[in-house]
Amino acid sequence: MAKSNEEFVQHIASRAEDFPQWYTDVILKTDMVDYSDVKGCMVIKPYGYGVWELIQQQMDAKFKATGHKNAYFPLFIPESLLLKEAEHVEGFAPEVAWVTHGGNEKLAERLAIRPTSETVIGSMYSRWIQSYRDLPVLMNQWCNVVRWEKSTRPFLRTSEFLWQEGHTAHANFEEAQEETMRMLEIYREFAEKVMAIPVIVGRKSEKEKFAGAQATYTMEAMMQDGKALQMGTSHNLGDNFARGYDITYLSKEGKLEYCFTTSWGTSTRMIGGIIMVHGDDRGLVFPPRVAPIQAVILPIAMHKEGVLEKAQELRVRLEAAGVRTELDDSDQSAGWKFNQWEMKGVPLRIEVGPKDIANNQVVVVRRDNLQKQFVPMDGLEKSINDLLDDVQQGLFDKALAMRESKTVNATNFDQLAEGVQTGFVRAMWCGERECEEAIKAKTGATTRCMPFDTTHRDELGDVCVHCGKPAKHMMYFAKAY
RNA sequence: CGGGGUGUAGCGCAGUUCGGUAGCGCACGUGCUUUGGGAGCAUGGGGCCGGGGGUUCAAAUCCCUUCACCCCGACCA
Repeated sequence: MAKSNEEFVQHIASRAEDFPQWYTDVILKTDMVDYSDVKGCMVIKPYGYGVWELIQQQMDAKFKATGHKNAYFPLFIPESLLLKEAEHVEGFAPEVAWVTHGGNEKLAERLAIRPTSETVIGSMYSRWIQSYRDLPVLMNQWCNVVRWEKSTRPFLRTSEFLWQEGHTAHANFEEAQEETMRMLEIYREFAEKVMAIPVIVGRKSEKEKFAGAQATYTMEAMMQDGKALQMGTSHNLGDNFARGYDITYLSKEGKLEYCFTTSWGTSTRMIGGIIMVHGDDRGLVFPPRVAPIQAVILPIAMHKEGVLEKAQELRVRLEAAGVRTELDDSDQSAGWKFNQWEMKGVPLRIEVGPKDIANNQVVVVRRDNLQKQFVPMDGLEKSINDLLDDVQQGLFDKALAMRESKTVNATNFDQLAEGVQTGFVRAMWCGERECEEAIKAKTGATTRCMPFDTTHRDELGDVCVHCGKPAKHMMYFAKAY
């Protein structure tokens, strides 16, 4: 029955040869997503949605712990409402989808389908906030938004996507700034601890910042093909939206003041990041904390007496110990199952066969390094949980090493141009938009962020990597998704 | 929106040059043997050949037209 590995059908493209093709193959063949009949919209299948649910649960707990409450605001935004913040409208206008008819009747005023909700929420905050006693207002909503994109790719850029958007209102700029940073830090911790993705946090350039924001902060991750992915943003909106939507309060001194607002968001794009950072040529690799299935039990020689029963017993034990466990008792060959579950990225595979039962042990294989080990059935719960923690940490370390190997310093333009072909480039920058645009035109790379962590600053000199004028900022450059 | 490509079974494709019974692989159903790295044999089901119009005795195939999707660019979480 056993064929050599060479004869096995190649199910997925190699990452090294064609990363985009590998990405598409993997997500389609592992029941993550499907293409829908509407261009640019994806269908998230249960396995893919399971990842999103785990993200939601864990992130939402962080929001609650910092005093935020969930709410829901309308999908439709009247055009007049959208128009109140000039910069914002200008930024989003090219990608807004409009509703022009209700039934057979043309609407007197067309309705935008929210590309983001600052406007609707701002108009409500305007009604709700009267006094300094009402502040701060800390809300979040989990919802879908629509941006009419010209080119799309599942998870990374879809016309409709799921996200969370936090919106807060504060009495002054400083409090808004604190909130902006607090949420960015929650995102950073989430990325690194839960998704096992190391990120660079910092501030966006004026060109790249959110339309209507005073300052945009971001976390940027490096993918295996050398392109950067923005995984989350946090904006200090200053009093821009408060002025546009008339969000005011009476201060303790009885003066009418504008609020200062923030917004912050992360989306299903993060799932694309998880796939592109951790995946390998065998398929997906999920960090345990976002793995819909953390351990799969494969009964070997199922027809033999006691095997299936033992497998079922182990599943009950592991589930009771909080491990998301699947028992694959399907009528497939063992080899097929091995490959299938590896492709789906399940962190641990547990094999139970007659030999194991005789020895009171199981065979456990880690997805991250494919190491095989015998584990006693006694105390299996703890062993598995410990192994899951190991895999979680191992994946982070591996991803960090990958990113570091793709990050270089540049003190002149040639080094920058070369470095951005394969990853991040740290360099000094004058802060001028013309320079930023010229670099993009010449290299295809954009400014990703001005990092808070200025390690390596001393190695970068003091002049702009492009124009040679005195530098103002340390900047990460990269090609981006 | 520019440039390139593809539409034939659930999926991947051949057939189109030169019109003549709708094919292959995988998947799926059934039976038996298998099960520690993608099983074997037997047997079976499944098609408005993207849509519309033409030419012809006859169209997956030729002509006209339309629609959809994919890839590469420009724009974007």
